[in-house]
Amino acid sequence: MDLGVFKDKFEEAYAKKEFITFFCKCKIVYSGRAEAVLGKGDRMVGVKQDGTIFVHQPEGGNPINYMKAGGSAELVKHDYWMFFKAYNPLTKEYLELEISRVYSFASQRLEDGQKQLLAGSEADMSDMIKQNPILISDDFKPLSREEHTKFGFIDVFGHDNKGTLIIIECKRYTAGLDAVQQLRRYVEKIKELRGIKTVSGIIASPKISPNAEEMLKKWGFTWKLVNPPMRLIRHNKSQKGLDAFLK
Amino acid sequence: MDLGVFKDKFEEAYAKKEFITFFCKCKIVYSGRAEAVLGKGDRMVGVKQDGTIFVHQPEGGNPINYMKAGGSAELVKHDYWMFFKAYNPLTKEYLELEISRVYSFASQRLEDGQKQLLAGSEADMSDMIKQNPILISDDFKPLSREEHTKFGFIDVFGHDNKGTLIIIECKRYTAGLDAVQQLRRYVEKIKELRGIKTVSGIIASPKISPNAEEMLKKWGFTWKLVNPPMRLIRHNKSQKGLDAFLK
DNA sequence: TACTACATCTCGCAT
DNA sequence: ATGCGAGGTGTAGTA
Repeated sequence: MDLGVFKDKFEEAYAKKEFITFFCKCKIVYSGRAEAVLGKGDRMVGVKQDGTIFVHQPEGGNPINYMKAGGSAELVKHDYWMFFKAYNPLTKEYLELEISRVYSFASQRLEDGQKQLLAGSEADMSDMIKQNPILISDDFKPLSREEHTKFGFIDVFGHDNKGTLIIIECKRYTAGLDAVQQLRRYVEKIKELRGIKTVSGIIASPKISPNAEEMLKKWGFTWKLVNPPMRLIRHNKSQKGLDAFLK
Repeated sequence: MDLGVFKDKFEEAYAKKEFITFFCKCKIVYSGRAEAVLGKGDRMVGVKQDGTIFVHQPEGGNPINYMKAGGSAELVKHDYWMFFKAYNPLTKEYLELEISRVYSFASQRLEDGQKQLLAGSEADMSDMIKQNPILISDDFKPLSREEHTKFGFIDVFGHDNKGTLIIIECKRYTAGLDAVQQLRRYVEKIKELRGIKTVSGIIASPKISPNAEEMLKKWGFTWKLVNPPMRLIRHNKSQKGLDAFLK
């Protein structure tokens, strides 16, 4: 595509705040939280309606370059190439594409007021445990969940029938060393603040790494196998198409 | 765009392993590590040459849905709408778009053998400290960096002129509680393994949060202000255009 | 493959 | 604004 034509199309779409995508050959320079350069190659560029920018290489999951909303972008044409320059004054980040070819351009104004509904998060997990304390033990009595306290964010908090306080840290996946240390921090802090000596710490997760389990035992904590709940779809009979696919 | 035409274009491009992008109106269902639904709205869909899929809403930094490479995608046409179905057998994830309109379609075979060169990572920071130990103190003698040992991954390891071992944990941004606990873990482990009582722990970062600093002092560690190095561009005189922009 | 820690992480929430 | 923790985190490096 002729670079002049591309420039006109881009500027019109950008002014109308359309979602812009194009394929091009370019070199890239980024400067901001880090600094990066990428040699000449083919990429797909997206400029969203809020100014978000992302650049994808032909393979790989994540964009190789990106910028958050809040900046501005412009094209500067030279004889046989063109610069795409973006600057975000909030984050003080700069992104520059030296474009030598444009293969195609598309833009569209998108309307979307929807938000994603999600099941299976750690919050759902702590909710499930509070609703079904038997998942932890016969005598676990939950008191609160998802509690933001000054000593930290505790997933589930409760006690057993002897009155011993129990702190539960949930992980959707394998619990690692970081999870054990997080739990340790909460337990130590609550002991300190309440002036008590025995507080139980429990990790609830589908898995725990060997090193994490070793550290857990060393600190007198315990692990309980709990899987995150994913009821949104499988328990919704109207989604039979999906169930069939997953069968 | 007519859905039949879209289907033909998509299938041809998909067979040729081109990078595909299109704008459409759709509902979305995801099932895999979690489960999610998203009501009808306009989105931009990308299918990369390795099978990576991403779906963007008109605003926001991250794709609202995505799938890693390794799966397959197909279109199933009905009378007035169409399903885009993707399944990844490796991750057992399923993504389904119920498409009611397609606004535009583009595809392109992209060639790109480049890899990004990046400066300013934590690895660069530990490297800088090893090269310039004065950044930590007058008598710091680095022995190794980025070392994977059985007691953990230690950013910089060394000793002072009295022979006291020093462990340095680098953070390229504000050090938080997690960083202090990470350091604490390494220090405790090395004390235990070597049977020594005094090991110094240092956090090197541009900033430290108040709580983290409090915990740091409590454990007898120290903080040293160090900024991550970003020499790739600023120290490269040939990039004067960028320097001018950033001035 | 599993485990560990980094990331231009991003994002939301609470202070 | 900053701190803190979750994320469908992803990704790289190592054992």
